[in-house]
Amino acid sequence: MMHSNNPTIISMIEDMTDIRENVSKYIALHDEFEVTQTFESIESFIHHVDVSPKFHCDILLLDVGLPGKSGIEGIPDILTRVNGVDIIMLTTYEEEEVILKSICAGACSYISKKSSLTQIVDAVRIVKMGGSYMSPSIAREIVSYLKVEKIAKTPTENSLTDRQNEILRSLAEGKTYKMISKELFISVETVRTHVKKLYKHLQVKNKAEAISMYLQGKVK
Amino acid sequence: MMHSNNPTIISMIEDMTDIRENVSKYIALHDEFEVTQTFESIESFIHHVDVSPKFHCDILLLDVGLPGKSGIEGIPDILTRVNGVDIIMLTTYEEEEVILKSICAGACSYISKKSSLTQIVDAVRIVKMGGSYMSPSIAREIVSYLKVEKIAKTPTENSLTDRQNEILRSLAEGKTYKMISKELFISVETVRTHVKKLYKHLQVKNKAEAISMYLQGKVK
DNA sequence: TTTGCAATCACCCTTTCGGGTGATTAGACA
DNA sequence: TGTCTAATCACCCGAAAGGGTGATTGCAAA
Repeated sequence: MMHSNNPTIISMIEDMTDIRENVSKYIALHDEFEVTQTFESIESFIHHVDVSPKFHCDILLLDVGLPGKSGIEGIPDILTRVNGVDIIMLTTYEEEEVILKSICAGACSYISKKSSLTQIVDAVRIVKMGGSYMSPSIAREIVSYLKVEKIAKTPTENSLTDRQNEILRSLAEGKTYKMISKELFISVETVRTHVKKLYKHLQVKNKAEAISMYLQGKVK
Repeated sequence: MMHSNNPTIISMIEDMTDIRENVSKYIALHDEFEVTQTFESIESFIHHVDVSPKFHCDILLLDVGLPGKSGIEGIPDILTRVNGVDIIMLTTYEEEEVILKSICAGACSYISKKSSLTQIVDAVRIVKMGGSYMSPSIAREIVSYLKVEKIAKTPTENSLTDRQNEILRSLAEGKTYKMISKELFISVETVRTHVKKLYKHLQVKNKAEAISMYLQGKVK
């Protein structure tokens, strides 16, 4: 309607008036973007969305330190209401923990308010293209997080043999002993033997506990 | 010994001779780095480390597509042997799945072999400073991964009733129907009924699959 | 008010698990 | 060479799980 090739609709929740207006106006200078509306709190945003069924935005710039409900707390509410929105967090400092929480909550990127306006637009562009802006230190933070999640090396020396691991993996996929025996070309009895042994190694007494350990990365 | 302020020790595992030599020689041109030794396979690296107790490196450049044991498969072996090493994966293409797996396995960064030598050195420097080099597309990939892990919003509307959730949680803890029935002061038959219904909601056919969905955050 | 559904319980029957015991073979290691 | 262990297989037996059908109660929404 306004632009020939659908501009990306941007919205913003930020309580500091000057930042809200400066950033939104600067972004609006670019033809590829259209800043429809800005808000000063999660509550006012949510209210507006709830009374405007047709509301939509592609990218939402969201301040972390909002009065009332914080930006992070608001993410779930926003995601359930605005379909397909990409959230970029606006941070005052590069607070690593906050950013990690935001990302886990569903934000897809973040940018410091101290960044230049051109940098902010660059970040928005990256998100528009399906990417995610991330500084080296935050990237490392996230990488470490994934590592801790998955590995947790030799905590209680829960290492299984290759065969036992293979079978445990299959158990976690919901396969019965019979199915596993056919896949591995061995007898059901053999599968049972492996299962019994791996239960002893893991000090569990049934499939459910073994799968829980496996999926929580507490094995091998 | 060679440098006044401890150069960062770099090592490398790469089967392509030209890449191995070009990259290592270029890195070695910088005083801040010292490339001690390079290898052409995980096996030769592991062997060398095992027979040289004093071996150490700060940063290891690791090729993903190695003959024999792949780079990703080798990560756990490397991490258990070389204390505090930071692994940078060398990829031919920016294969998102591979990179994600590498990071979960314990790599802290990656860089395309097609990058310029200066870019590679930049990436190494970022890692040396405790950061992690990450392209926007990979960053987004990782962000999505974290999101799916934790949230998994209404993808197929896998929401259970409170009672069903309560029982599913108990199943994941390895409890039998009998135990659950006693804890909740209901009949075993009732527990069975709830289990049957939640299986249908989750479209699974046994405890193992239900627990897997639950632990992977794909429920509720 | 009727319809819908969550929660409760029961009975039938088959399959799957889990524990125990014991045996063979092949490779690793001392 | 003897020992050890992983991997393979077998049989017994009771407990647990899973599928189906059917029933009652009570609450909430249409």
